[in-house]
Order: sequence, then structure tokens, then C-alpha cells
Amino acid sequence: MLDIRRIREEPETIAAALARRGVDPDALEEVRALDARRRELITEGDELRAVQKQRSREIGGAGSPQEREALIAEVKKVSARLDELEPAQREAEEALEAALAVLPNLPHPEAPEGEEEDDAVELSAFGARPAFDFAVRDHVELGEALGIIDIPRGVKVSGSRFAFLLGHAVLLEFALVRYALDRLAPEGFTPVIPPVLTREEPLYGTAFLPTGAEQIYAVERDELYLVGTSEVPLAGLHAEEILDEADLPVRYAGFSTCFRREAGTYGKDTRGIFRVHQFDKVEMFSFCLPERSEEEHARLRDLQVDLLSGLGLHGRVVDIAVGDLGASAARKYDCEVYLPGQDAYRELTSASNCTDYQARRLRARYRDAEGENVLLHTLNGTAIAVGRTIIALLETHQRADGTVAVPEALQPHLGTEVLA
RNA sequence: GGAGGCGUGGCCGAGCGGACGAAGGCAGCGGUCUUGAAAACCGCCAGGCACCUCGCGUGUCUCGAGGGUUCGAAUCCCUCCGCCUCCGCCA
Repeated sequence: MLDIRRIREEPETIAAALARRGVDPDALEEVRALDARRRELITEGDELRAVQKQRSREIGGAGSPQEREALIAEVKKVSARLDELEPAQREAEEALEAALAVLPNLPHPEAPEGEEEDDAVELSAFGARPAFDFAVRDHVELGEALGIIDIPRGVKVSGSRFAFLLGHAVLLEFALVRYALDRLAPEGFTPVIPPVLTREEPLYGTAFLPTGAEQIYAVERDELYLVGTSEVPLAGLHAEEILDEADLPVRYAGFSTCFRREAGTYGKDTRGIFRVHQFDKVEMFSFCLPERSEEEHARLRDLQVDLLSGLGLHGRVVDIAVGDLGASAARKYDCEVYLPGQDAYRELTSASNCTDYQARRLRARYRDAEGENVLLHTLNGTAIAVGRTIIALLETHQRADGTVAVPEALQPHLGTEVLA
């Protein structure tokens, strides 16, 4: 959610920033008109309510029966007018809220121009690109041969884009999770297992709703939703709260299963487990001071690089183009890891700085030195997307005989040096 | 799922139709005192929105949520939600 006061005070600046993301200036104009209407109704309503309260008190203070009757008659008139006004006020507020809710965050001034994935700007690279003197297999071939990924049976049980992980793949998952949590703990990230079914509020707060509803599994009967990332419950953790400045930044490493409908991705990444409806992920989430969020964003990015390169993976960091940002993000860095099976760099992790956009929706604030309540900044970044990391590990560390070397960092957790 | 009880500010807890956004206490913050600390004493201490003479300003809304009665509701009525106790069921 954008700051309505800023929209009021510097509409041209906001319009220009949103234009970079392709937002129609008319949408902003509508917001301004709705805001004006709302404020008009609030002013009128507040004045009437003030009269109503004042007169009601006077009635209590006695007077003659005649005075009393006259006052009651007057108040009734005011109340009648308010009965008309209040629904109008509520509608105006809801209309403004709805119009404001669909506007995305303002992009960071340095976020690259562009509409799509290809417009991302490469910032850096990490790890050595793997070289093979044999025909590489992809993770499906490797996983099936090793008996650790079973896609046909996943489809049998749950439909397309579902799979079973078995044996070493499961141990690999737990090793990866432990590896990530161990790396993050000294950085101040508290491990969290959040609820994966949430109410509507946290989804709205993180801006997965109302835009993006088609990506979310809904349990309608109970008015709950399956989250697509633990970003949702982690953001909700401090919703409606006012944190102490001394406690900031507050960092969490959430482990959860993630559910995504992947609507509109027919035909995209249909092979293997790259794009599935259910996967597990360790997610970093930070609540921090506004003036520290850029620094925090760089920290999340660097941790991602550290985690991936620590697994012997090769990839690059890209700065996502403004047109390709999620609604909440002002800026986003992705780590794209080289997957030998696809001979391509694919997104394994992503870190977003959502500035105060989510915090405003969530009402997550802190009290500053002057005693003012100020919106926090929120950031989220993948620590380990388990499924995709397994893909990268299998494909990167495969050997001519179809076995896979286990990176040193995982060996203690996995108890083996090779998957065979 | 059944029966009963309860939902008030960061916490505890009064208030049960008229000046209540709400006594009192605790915690917190500032100050006096002190070499320092403690104690004692004094003061401050919920959030949202709107407005303006932008001030430690004015108004308005919020006592689980929503609706109703009334000139007036934290207080009365209805519905819902949550928590606690007991019973049932289940892992």
C-alpha cells in the first residue's frame, strides 16, 4: 500500500515512479478523487457527530421537560442525517482502499528499466561453471535412476506438478534445511516453523491478495489459504504491532512447505520438479528501520550467494527490471543458478525489499526516539528453495556413472559423500 | 461436538446507561533526591482518521467482531469469533 498522504502531496512524483512499472496514471487520479471524496464525508460526519454528542450530554444535564424535548428533537435530526452519511462514508473508504490496494510499490530509483525477465541486469557471478566430459543428465534422469524422485507416482496420487521425494532426496532436504539454519543463526535469524494455512489478512498484507488470488489454494470452507511462501505468515507475525527500536532488526528464518497453483503456466517447465505445486523452503524475513533496508537487502543477497556457492553451485546475481517486480517489491535481486540439465541459468532464490509497502498494509510499526510510531520496512529472501536446490545439486555434481557427489558442507548432515 | 464461565490500554484490574478512551496497580519513560544505585516523591505513558492558527492543538472513531435498543452504550439485547473449565471424541 502506498502512502495516501504522499500521493496527495506529491502526485506527480508518484505518478512518474509508477509509470516506470507501467501503471496507468488514471489509476492514480482515481485514487486522488476517491481520497478527496472520503475526506469530505469524514469532515461532515465528524462535525455532525460532535453536535450529536454535545447535545446528548446537555440532555443528561437536565433542564425543563420542554428544553429536553427540543434537544431530543434536534439530536434526532442530526442522527437522521448521519444515518444517510455513514454508509456513504464507509463506501468511500472502501472504494479508496480497494483502488489503493491494487497499486504496486514505488520502484527503487536504481532498479533497472524494462518490462520482463530479460531486462534484468547482471550484478555479479559466483562459483565455477561445471564442466563435463560426458553427456550430462538432467535431474529427472538422475533422480529416477537413483530412486529418489518419483514423478509418475506423484502424478498418480495428486496430479501433474506433484512428485514424491524418497530416500536420499529426503535426507538431502533435511541436510539443506539444517545447513541454511546453521548459516543463518549467527546472523540473527530466529528459526521459525509458521502456520502454512493463514487467514486472508496476512495474504492481503503481503499483497498476494487481492492481486494474485489465482495463484493461491483456498480452503473456502474454513476461510483459510495455503501459503505460497512463509513470507506470508512471517510478515503477519508482527502485524498490528509496534516494536521497540532497540529490538531492530528482527530477523526470521522460516521453514515451511509452499503451495502454488501455478495457474497460467501451462506448458512452462513441465519437465521434472522445477515448477511444482508443493515444495519446501527456508525463507529469510527481516523487519528493519527504514534507513537500513537497502543495507539489509544487500545482506540478504550476499547470504544467498554465500549459501549457494557454499554448495559448489555456479550462478549469477541479477537486478530485476521494474516491470518484472512483484507488487510489494521496490527492488529485487535474484540468484540464477546454472543448471547443466537445461544448460540455462534459472532462478533459485530471490530477495525483495518491500520498503514500507507491506508494513503499511500489515500495520507493522516501531516507536522511534521521539515516541512516534513509524512504519517498518520488510524484506524477504529465499535461503534455500529445497526442490530447486536439489535439482541444481544433482545436475551440477553428477558424475559419468550417474552417481552424484555430495558437497562437503552437506556431508556431515547427510552422512555420505556420494549418492549412488 | 455438549454444558458452564469469560473477553476492558504492554500486563493485572475497576467500571454495569449520562462528560469514560476509561479509576487503581504493575511495567516503561523523564525528573527530584543520591558519589552511584535502590527506596521515596513528582510528571508522562493506547491506536486510527480528519482538520487547522501545525501545537506537548481541535474534532471524531475504537473497551473481542458485527448488528440492534436509546437523545446517549464499555455498560442493555441479538449474532458471530476467541479463550478457560468440565464432559465426549481423536492423534
